[in-house]
Amino acid sequence: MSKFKDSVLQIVRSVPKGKIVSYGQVSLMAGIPRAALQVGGVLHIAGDQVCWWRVINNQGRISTKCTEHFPLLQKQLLEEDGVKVSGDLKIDIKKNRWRPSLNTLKKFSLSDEHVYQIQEKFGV
DNA sequence: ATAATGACATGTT
DNA sequence: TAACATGCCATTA
Repeated sequence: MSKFKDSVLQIVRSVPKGKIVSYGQVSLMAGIPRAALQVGGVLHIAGDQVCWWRVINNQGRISTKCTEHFPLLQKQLLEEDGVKVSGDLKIDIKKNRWRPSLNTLKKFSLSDEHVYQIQEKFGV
């Protein structure tokens, strides 16, 4: 288990029901700003250990092509969470994105610089 | 050690 | 809007 993987799992697990995050956001919160692609990889492996469906790409679209966790399933799970998903699998990420509080961020042992970046991009 | 591989992000066309 | 081109980096072969 790499530290990166652990962080990703911890972060995804803390995304509240009804909210979503982008791969890039998780990556930044994990302390490695540009490892969005790897976040997907971790989720692919982790599977049902976490709420993988609460992670989508930064354009509000579903990215998975996996046969185990296919787009339609993700849409269904999101709607169970209370998140609207349009017919063409688009989501209003602006309205639904999880904006972690400063206090929450402290739990992820991030550098001050990263905390600042997160606040800048996804700030409350 | 080196190279290929992505459930991505962002800027240009 | 959509298609392309680059940048990126943990994993795996």
